[in-house]
Amino acid sequence: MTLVSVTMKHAQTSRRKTGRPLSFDREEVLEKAMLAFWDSGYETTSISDLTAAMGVTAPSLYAAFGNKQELFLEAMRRYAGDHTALEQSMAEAPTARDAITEMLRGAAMLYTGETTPPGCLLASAAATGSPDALAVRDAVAAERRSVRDIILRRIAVDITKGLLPPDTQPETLADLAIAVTQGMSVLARDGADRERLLAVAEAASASWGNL
Amino acid sequence: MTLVSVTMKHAQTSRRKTGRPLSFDREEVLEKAMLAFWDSGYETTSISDLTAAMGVTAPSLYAAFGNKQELFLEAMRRYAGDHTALEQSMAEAPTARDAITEMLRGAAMLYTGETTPPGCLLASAAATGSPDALAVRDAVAAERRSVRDIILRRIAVDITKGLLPPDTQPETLADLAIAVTQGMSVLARDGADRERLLAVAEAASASWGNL
DNA sequence: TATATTTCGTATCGTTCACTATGAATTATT
DNA sequence: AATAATTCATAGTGAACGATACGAAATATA
Repeated sequence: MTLVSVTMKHAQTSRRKTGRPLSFDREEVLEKAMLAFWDSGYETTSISDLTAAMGVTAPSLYAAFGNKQELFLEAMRRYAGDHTALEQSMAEAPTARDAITEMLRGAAMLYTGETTPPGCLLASAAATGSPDALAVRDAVAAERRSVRDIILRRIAVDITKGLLPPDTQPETLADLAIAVTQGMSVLARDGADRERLLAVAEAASASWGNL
Repeated sequence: MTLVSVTMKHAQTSRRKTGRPLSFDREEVLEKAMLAFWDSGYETTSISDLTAAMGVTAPSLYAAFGNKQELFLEAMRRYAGDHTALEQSMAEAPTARDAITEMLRGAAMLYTGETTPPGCLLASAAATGSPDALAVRDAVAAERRSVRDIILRRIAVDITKGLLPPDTQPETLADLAIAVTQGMSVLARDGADRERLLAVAEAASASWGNL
């Protein structure tokens, strides 16, 4: 736990609210909602499914998170986490290729976790859907695009450094990296184990040799 | 009664049925259902959406296709087509690498068609869902696995021919090919145009150089 | 203790879901 | 023309959907 979060927690507990206290840990039930969406998707996970998974009644869910869409967006942000962390780890890698290889390995691990659903929430939860859920799909797409932009910038750094040939197409390589990660999610959903996904990550990384 | 009509009746191949004739072309409305599922997914496309897209009332839909699941499965089979066609075109390619490159190019074209929804039906329509739709997800997964098996066998051919090194991992390369195609579907959904997807296809193919 | 405030569980709300009962309409056969 | 067979459009079915109204319960403050 970071220093900031500790400070925040103390500040929160010191300023007590009047009225009946919450009977559940908000972060805890949000985590369970995230897992439910991760497993079953946005539109295809009902409020009934969510209340069952979270151990919270519907009125409590709405009081704490607003509505289904806001709950999903918050769960997605929790899943995607802080992108500065990804950006920093990629910046620390010696080369863009190493950075992307490491990202692919991380995806292989994440998509085959023993305590989490298979695949990637960003790939699975809102691949398609009704017009009503367009805003959610756009938000998920924006999250993917954000990751792509980080990859893009990291590749650009290596080009300016001369570590990659000047005719390198950073957009195409970033697209390919995103495609491989999202495709690995499909493989995980189809039952591919960690070993298979890691092998795919290595194979995709090997491709960079002649680019 | 002529001899011909008697023969046809007994052979169950009579062209004219008794009773009121169908007011729609079955293949035509199936195509429209396929496009609806392609665009909006299996569970997230309602019967009401389907009847509107197909121009057919609900009772007609059920009379012609059974139920929603059977309609989807038939639409998916229409989408995926006959796999012997894919197998043959891959067999005719000079190398497995050429075959897969051509498959990736074909996917790039298919996922960015001007008269069809973006992306791949197999990737988008049932990425996740409720327990009720498990059978549909399994069917879609089986379709993907079928394509993977075709790639797998094509690679194996080149290994036995000596066109690929004997330590080549056909499973990993097949997984990677599937991952790239399914990932390209996500890119298409996010707005990537044909040029970008074709560039990804070429970049993924280039990877084979050092494997 | 009395009051204000907030969350609790119960019991719904109106709408949409996948699906169908019913009888009129349309055809081939007799 | 009469009959049998099939599809048509209308109008629903019960169940599940996302979301809430409401009063009891639990806390802080006066």
